[in-house]
Amino acid sequence: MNSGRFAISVHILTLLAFSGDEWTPSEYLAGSININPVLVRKELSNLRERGLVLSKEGKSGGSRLAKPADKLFMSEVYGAVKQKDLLGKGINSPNPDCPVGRKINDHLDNLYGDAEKTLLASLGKMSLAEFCKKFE
Amino acid sequence: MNSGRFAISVHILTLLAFSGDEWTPSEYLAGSININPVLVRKELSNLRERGLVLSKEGKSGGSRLAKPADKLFMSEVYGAVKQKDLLGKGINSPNPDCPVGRKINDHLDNLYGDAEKTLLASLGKMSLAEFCKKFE
DNA sequence: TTGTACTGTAATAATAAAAGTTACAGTATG
DNA sequence: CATACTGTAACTTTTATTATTACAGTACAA
Repeated sequence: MNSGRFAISVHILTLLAFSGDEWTPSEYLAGSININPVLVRKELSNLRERGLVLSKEGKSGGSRLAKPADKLFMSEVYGAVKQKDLLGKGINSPNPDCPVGRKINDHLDNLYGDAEKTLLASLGKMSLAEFCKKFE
Repeated sequence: MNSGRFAISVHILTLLAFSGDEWTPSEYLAGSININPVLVRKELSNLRERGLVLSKEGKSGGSRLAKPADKLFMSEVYGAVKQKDLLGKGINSPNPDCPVGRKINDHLDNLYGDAEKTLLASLGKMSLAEFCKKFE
């Protein structure tokens, strides 16, 4: 997975959760996270594809949650930002003449798959609403 | 965590497990993984610090497992290569004037900590010996 | 006692990935 | 039609990873 994207997405969603049904502009989000608004918009674009947020263009536009915060789970955020395998890539081009090299990536994939299932189960226990409560 | 290091370490340990009490040179390991021997030696150096392998210098030297493969668990390998947080860094410099920005990193840390505990529990179920059986 | 086959590690270069920036077209509101 | 937004492409900068070179140190074995 990509280093800071999970954190940025959670931060965005937390702010949107606190904004309720207001349309929050990306400049505002960028100000709290302290990163470039374009990065925020890229992340919003990704969250939108995953059905986690809605955006509205034009004046007085912005973004808001696409569903109530108690129906939105950290496992969904993980799924939205995940690109790489949890534990990193496998071996780039293992030696096919070696019995271990030949099969290592398949076995690593299984291991990673199992680990990820466990992780998703753990993240699935925390809703955005619950996460937001911690700020009170 | 660092992208391919977990895979490289598991690959190394698997090869060493198959070599039993032979001292295996890093050139041989590098050949199966198909990476530079210096990288292998760096990884070995790290695994050695963690007490997972032993190395012997000089002619007919090399490395071997520091303990039986059925006493060595994937959670130890994870611990050995882990540098970054599982889900990436927190937010670099969140805005301290925003109630969310001010506390987001603490709350993310907790979330990451819980997720990691779960992951370690999952990886702790797989011993190196068990992993090696898959190659037979 | 010397050549050889290793390890260990520093320094550096090459490559790739992530983050930040600029620029600008498009859209809704008032 | 001016304004305040989004959306996205293109580019630059920064940082992380991977690879390479170089060489000192160690143990074995003839």
